[in-house]
Amino acid sequence: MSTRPPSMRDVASRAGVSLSTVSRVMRGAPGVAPQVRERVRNAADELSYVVSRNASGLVTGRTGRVSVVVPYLKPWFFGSVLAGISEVLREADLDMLVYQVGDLRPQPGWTRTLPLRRNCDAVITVSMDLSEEECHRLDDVGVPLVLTGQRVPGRASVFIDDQAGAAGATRHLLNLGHTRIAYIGSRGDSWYSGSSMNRLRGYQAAMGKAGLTPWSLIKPPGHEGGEHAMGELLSDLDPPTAVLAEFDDIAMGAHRALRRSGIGVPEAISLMGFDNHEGAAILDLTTVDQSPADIGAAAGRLAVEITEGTRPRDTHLEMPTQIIPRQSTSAPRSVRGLS
Amino acid sequence: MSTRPPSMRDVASRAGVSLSTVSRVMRGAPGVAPQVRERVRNAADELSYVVSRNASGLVTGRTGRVSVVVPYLKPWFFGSVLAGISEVLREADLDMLVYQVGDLRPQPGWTRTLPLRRNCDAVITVSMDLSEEECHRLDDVGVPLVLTGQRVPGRASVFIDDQAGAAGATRHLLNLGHTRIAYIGSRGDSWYSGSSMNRLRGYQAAMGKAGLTPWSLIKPPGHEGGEHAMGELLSDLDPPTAVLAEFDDIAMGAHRALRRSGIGVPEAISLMGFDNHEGAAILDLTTVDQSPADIGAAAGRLAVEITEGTRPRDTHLEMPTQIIPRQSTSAPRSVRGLS
DNA sequence: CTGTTAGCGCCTTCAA
DNA sequence: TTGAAGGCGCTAACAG
Repeated sequence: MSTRPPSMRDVASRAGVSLSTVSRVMRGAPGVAPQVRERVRNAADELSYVVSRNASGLVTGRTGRVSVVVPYLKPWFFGSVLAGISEVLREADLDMLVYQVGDLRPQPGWTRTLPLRRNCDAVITVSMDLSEEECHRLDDVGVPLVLTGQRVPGRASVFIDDQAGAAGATRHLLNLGHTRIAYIGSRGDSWYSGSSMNRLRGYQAAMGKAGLTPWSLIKPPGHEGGEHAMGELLSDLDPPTAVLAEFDDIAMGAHRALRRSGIGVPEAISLMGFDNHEGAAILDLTTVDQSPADIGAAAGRLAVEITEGTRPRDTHLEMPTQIIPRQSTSAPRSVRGLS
Repeated sequence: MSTRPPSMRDVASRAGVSLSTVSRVMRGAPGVAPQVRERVRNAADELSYVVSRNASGLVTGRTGRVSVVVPYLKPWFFGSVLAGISEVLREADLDMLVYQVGDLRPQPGWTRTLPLRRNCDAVITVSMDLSEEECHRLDDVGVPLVLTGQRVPGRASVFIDDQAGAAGATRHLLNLGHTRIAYIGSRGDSWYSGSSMNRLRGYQAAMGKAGLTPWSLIKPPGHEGGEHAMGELLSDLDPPTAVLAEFDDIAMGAHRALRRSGIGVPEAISLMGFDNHEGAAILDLTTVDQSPADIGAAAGRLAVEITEGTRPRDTHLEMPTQIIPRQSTSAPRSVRGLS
């Protein structure tokens, strides 16, 4: 059972050539006669031999692996990002290591618990909202770093303009004729994430420019937060006619509260999310699309270029967002009556 | 920039000991004086040295890595399974390689394109529905295999009893008083997946036992399928009073069709899914829970045990399923009227 | 308890 | 175009 798998030596003797020749063939290096090349290929196939990345990496100093660090693996968003990264890496013949650090994040030394050094050629962080210090710690492992979900000057990073996206969403509601537009945002236990802050700012800015007073509720993340917030809004003396949620999960919770209260969407209240969660399509929820797979692919490409030594010309990639209009938003009743 | 990272030699000379001693300390091997151990630890810390898995693996024959093979990365299900696997592997100090093979699956030799051999200690497949032949091909790479999402006699595998789950779901609807219960299933381009088949069978069996005629529609997977199927059902002369979907995505599509048609759930039609998708909670959809994270954790544990040489006592793990009653199912109107 | 030695499988010189 | 020799960083025997 546990007999050692075939090594290059086995292939060499089977093909009747030397180790170096097999090595050259397997790497696709030039300087081997076509016939010999063929013979070696066959021998390798028959033994179903593959090169040990371990051993080759030992010599070349490259591991052929890229680490992806995510806070959590369950939310749909991360799966999509990983899918994008995965495809790019496969094409570049790199393997993808995945580390979920969510629970150990609070520990100050979490970066050291990852066996990154010497075990991968690059690190991609996904929406980790890294502090300056954390970035430095990761730098210390001596592996190139690509960030996603946050914009950090001077570092390879892929991100969206959350502020512009939220402002655009707000304008969409303004354009429909709404003036009483509430915003439901989120805050973790101890801090705002950068993207939370930026989306809130975008909403506030758009409202301000329209001469309206922002009206925002901040809740713990998740759809429960949306549900509670919507409850509060519905108990207001003069409830909003439109609600923008920081992300779709929140919007979906709000949607549930409305459904349970028998309040029509968008007849009574327009509802808009952010992210284009797959559930948003099912709820016919108007939202802002950021395509995570594209973000992943872009980050993957950066990582590949960096590991291959070709300095990418632009290491700062701002990805576009796009409003997806669906049936959860419409003009407010008053305006509709007039038109 | 690209100066070689510190090696064991650097640590050894800094601590004033030999390579073996450093090795022993780093591995936690016994036989080192506490003082010396401490001294080595410090030296390693100061250099922020970590052992190269590459090099140690070359000697031990173990890589410290487990490969996880998934068809796709985007669907929520796989993220949850990965989360479960990830935690278990981290505790065992193993790294997780992830391969998404969806698109290249049709090619007969896809198993060979994965650089599995010599690059990991075990392979976990997630809902890959492997054929006997594919299993053999993977065996050929000489790495222990753990399957999830399918029951294969004689192989380490983690699975749920789809048939029993679907039968239970059907009985739930029967118990509520429904008799006209339709089933919406899915089929890929060319074949049923094993779990699709089993769920359909479970439904059919439960209906048969109740003396009722099964009524099933088979569509392409995804929520569109559910939407179309529901359209068909609604255009029937005598529509069903309850619908069971093979999985939540389908149910969510059906739910959307009902919502758009203004048909009350569960007032007019009860709707039930399978999987406990997070969207199911938002739609208040009654469903059958299979907890993917637990499946992943169980598979991860099997993989760890196998790589560590401890033959697990049971390599065949059937995970429980559980009905989650929510507001999308109730007694049919006729029965309700009587009670 | 500690150090020395000989590889693990491969790539990279260099020589033929 | 091919082969032989040396070493990548580490562990596993052994010897002290």
